[in-house]
Amino acid sequence: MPSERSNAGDPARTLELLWRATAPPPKHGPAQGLTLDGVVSAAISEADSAGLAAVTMRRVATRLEVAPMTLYTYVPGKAELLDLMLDGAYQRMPRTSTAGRPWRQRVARVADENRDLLAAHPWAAAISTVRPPLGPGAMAKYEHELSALDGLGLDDVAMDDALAYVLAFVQACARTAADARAAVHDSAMSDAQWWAANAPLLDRVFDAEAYPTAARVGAAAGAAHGTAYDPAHAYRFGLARVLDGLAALIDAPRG
Amino acid sequence: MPSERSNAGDPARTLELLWRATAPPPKHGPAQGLTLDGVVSAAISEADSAGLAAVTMRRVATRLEVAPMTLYTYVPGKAELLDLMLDGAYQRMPRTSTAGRPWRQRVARVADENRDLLAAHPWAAAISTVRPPLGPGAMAKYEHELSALDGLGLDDVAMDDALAYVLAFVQACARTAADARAAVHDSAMSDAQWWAANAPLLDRVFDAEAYPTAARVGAAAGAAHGTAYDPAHAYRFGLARVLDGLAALIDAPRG
DNA sequence: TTCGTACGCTGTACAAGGTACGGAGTACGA
DNA sequence: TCGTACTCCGTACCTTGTACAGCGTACGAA
Repeated sequence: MPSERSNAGDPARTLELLWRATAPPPKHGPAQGLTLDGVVSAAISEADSAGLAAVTMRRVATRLEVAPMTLYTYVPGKAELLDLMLDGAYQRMPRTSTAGRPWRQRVARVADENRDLLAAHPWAAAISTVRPPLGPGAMAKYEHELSALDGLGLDDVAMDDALAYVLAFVQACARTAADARAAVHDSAMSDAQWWAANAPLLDRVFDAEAYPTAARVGAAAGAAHGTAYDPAHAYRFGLARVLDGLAALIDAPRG
Repeated sequence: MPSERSNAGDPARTLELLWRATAPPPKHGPAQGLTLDGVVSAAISEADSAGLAAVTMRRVATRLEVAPMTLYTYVPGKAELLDLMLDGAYQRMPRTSTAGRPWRQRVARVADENRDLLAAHPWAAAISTVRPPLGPGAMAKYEHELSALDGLGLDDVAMDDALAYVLAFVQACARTAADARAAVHDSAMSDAQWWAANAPLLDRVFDAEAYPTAARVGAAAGAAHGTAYDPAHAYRFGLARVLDGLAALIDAPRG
């Protein structure tokens, strides 16, 4: 799997689980030793502390002190578990109203809330939501975020487009930040060390005169961030562009 | 691996391979039956036709009609192969100069070139380039794209920021488009079918009155795109916002 | 001509992952 | 006192990257 995807399981079963529309407890057999929420929480804890790649059925089971196959009593498979994790994270997001504030503050607030979510749960950024989990968390989130764009003169389709645009920006930032952290971790090399390992070798093959702009700008950018990728800087720069881009849509005279 | 990453191998060995700064051919033993370029091309073909997940050492080897382990004579490991694939794709991008054109056309051209690259090689969008392949392809690409932002009054650091911003946007679009295609393929369900499978069940649990904006906007957006995710629309909408966002940086009076 | 050596190629093996299958044990209704 | 419907889980299969060791080849030296 190049990228994990939400809603990859059976739609009917997934919706039932998301909304906890579970069948009444069975009449026969021993009582269950765990709960669905317990399983989901364990998976989220595992992902928070060790990353999405660490969310394996075996590791989640170990965390709950049961055998791997036991989890399949609670969840049809890993795909559904991912949906439950994501909707659970959405559900726990704080949602403070910004009614009455200028639109830039409202949209920036939406972006920041999502940045905070993905900072607390970096694994969530790695999950593609082309087919979002249609659970209570996602619904509440969508409603809340749309309300920040309501009443600005955008039609309904443009509201959806604009929100998707903002969220895609934040997710892209979070993914890059997570990738940068993973690169440092996996290679056991900081960005500076990595650059130091490459620079002398690169000098031997790279012709700075053939690529003058690249040499100049690369050096300047490297110096500005201390040869390290700076996620916070990318977010600040990008969010300002995103808001200015939306301004042309929102503040422009229409008619 | 939640996401593949470029430059995950040994920096020195990777640079040697990228720049084809290979040691002279050995004096002893049988001649090699394949070439590095042949291996890289086979891997790219495999990725183009079956996706990044299909690029396994075994499948690439099968395509070349050799045993899996044979590839390790040409490439230290899969991480280095990914770098070679990516730099190879960069190398083959067309680079037409847009000197003299208005800056919006020039930047849009950069975005379109990258969209075309990622349309031809969707797997490239799935590879994180926080630590880019430092090969001839990446260098030529960086020089070319920076030149589109040169002479607009941006300082060097802002040029790098702006380019990264544009490229991140295009990559995010391409990833989402690829994820949407993969969702249709894997689930054997079109977006419309998937929605049809969810709608009746969702009606039973979703309270439209509790989420009025979500219900209204969701319906409008769904109707506008025929309940299908539309990557081309997202790209058009987003690129317009990106350019307007940069305009505030470039066209604004500075002093 | 005959090796020694260095090298290309490959068969086997291991660990980690999701999960199908079927068996052991448990508790309620009849 | 069962039959039945559960929960839980041991085992097993398939796939992946790649370490390791063995086999065969071809050049330089003797």
